[in-house]
Amino acid sequence: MANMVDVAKMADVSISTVSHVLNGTRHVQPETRQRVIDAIERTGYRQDALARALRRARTDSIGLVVSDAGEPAFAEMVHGVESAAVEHGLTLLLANSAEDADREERAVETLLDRRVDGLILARAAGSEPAILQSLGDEKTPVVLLDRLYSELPFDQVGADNRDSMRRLTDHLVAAGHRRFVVVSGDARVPTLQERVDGFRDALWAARVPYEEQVVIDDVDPAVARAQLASALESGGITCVIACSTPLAAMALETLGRAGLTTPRDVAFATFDGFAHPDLFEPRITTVRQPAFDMGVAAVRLLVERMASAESSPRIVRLRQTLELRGSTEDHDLRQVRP
Amino acid sequence: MANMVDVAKMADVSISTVSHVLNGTRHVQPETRQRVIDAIERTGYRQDALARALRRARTDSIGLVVSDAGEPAFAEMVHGVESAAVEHGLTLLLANSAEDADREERAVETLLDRRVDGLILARAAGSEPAILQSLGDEKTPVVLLDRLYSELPFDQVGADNRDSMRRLTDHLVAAGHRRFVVVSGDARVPTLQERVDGFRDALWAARVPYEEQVVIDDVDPAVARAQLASALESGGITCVIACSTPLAAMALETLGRAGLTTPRDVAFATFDGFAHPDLFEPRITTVRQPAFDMGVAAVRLLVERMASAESSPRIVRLRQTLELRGSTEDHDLRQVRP
DNA sequence: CTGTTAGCGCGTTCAA
DNA sequence: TTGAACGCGCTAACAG
Repeated sequence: MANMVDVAKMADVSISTVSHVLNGTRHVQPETRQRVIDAIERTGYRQDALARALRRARTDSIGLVVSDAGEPAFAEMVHGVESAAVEHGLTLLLANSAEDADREERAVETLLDRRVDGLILARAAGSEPAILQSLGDEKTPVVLLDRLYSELPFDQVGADNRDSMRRLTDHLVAAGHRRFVVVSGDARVPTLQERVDGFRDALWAARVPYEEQVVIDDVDPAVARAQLASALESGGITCVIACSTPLAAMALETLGRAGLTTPRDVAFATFDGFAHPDLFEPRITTVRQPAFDMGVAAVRLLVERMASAESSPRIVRLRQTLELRGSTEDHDLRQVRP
Repeated sequence: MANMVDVAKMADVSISTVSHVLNGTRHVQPETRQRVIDAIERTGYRQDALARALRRARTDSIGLVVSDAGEPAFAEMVHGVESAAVEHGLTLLLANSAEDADREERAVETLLDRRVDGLILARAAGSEPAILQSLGDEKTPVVLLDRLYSELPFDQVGADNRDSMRRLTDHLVAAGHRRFVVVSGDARVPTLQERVDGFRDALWAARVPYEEQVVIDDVDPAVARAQLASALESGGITCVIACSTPLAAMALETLGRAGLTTPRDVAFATFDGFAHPDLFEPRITTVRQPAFDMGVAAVRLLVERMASAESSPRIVRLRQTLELRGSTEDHDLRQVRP
């Protein structure tokens, strides 16, 4: 591969002139410039991003660590981040922690070693906030995505989970529901915890006793499944809310095995949900994250932070949409009516 | 950030000794070694991947360009590639061409400029094979993913599209279907073309006239939708096959608008399909790609090629699974029976 | 307007 | 068993 020296020789100029032509960083005589351009053409020269980055002390790249690349919501965020990154002339380095704290830490270190100009982080469930502390000491800007830690001094982009859950629950309570199962998933995940909080908010406002509700937050899917099954068996439950797509899938399967149909036997709603929800039955009421836009917003915050390190951290909460569908309608609430 | 000079000073050794300790590239006296390790610890030194890559002329990174990061099948491939990449100690640089030939070309150039050690490419629909020619001249190994060009001398990983479609069609023909609509999508995409070929194979073998079938390959979704609607309207069609998830969504919606139900009025099958197909009605017969494994396989081929440039290119076709479900059963075929 | 030169941080000869 | 010194390819400060 040709390098700048080759080009300089062929154009009979100094290597710095080549550099300046390439980067438009100072004026060069049109004819000289043309000679350089021709030489570049003829040698097939391409700038070496590595050497350039080493010298400039910036790579024009950002790192993204997601906690579960397999989940559709995260896949969409990745998509959004990539899209916004190219828009800003940044290359994306992608890593997946698979909800594993160690892998997350290694991924972050790898990306920092590669000198990414910024880092977007959707943290793994079991990951200690302490790791972030050390990250805060680094000079590399960090944006937290989806899983937020408001008490930490980072730029953050998430969804209005608490409020959305409250809106959803308000609706369900208004429809007459008094006995819920919330399949919340790992309580260490802030996103999920916020959703449970919103649930409590709504019940409190409606004077519905929280103690009579079943909140399943076991980390082990098999255990959660068993708990859901037994809760359904014990009777009285009129509505199930799942806090993520995998949990929704688990819950729907459990309902099926218990011989229960949505919405006839029990109402059902979920966060994140499934693709093309209007094409299939049951049509599931869903609180949907603007996942792509969250990715885009994260990049925007990151780019702004890269431009100016000073300025206090900002937390952006994007609004989720409450998509009401058949799974929370028309079912039989006689058993809970007075 | 501390560098090797700092470490060398603190350990009172030369920088080359530090390097050798770091890389285990030659024997060093245990005590010297320990001094270095301590110094690394105390300075918080981390190897600079950029400088290292520049010097070694390899980056331990690979690039992946997908044609549509928004499609679930590609998201899974990305997941698989990432997973296999870390396994091999490689960092993943991700780019999305969004089915745009220009974007694809720019993405490839960006990644090459960053000196990725290898490139995995799921090509955009409209992308000219010529671009690949110039790629072949580069020394960077390339693996084609999903969208294969068997006539080109690259390692390639795809699915057995033709054979899978043939199996699917065999089944449908055996069930009595004689009039199909195949919504194939962009005929320039090899994957889709292969599927149409498999369809023709099956019909040929079963002596069912291909000319009586409707194959919709218009690139414009709106046009394809209209063509499908009119085909359905004209009557006689008993089965619709979609060749990708977006096309399946479009087709199902069109069926719905036409007042047709699956499988009662018309049988339906698709490639790639939807997540959790057993939780929802209609349960759709699906030919499913091992997308994750395809990503893994692509990395494996790439790594092997990086190790030994010589050896003729290999084409790997992973087997798809034919998931038979209700959408191709129990429907009324009286209209086509003698 | 252009050229010379000193590193960026590291790996790797070549000598000792 | 270790160290000195060169250069990967580039940008930027300085000199002219």
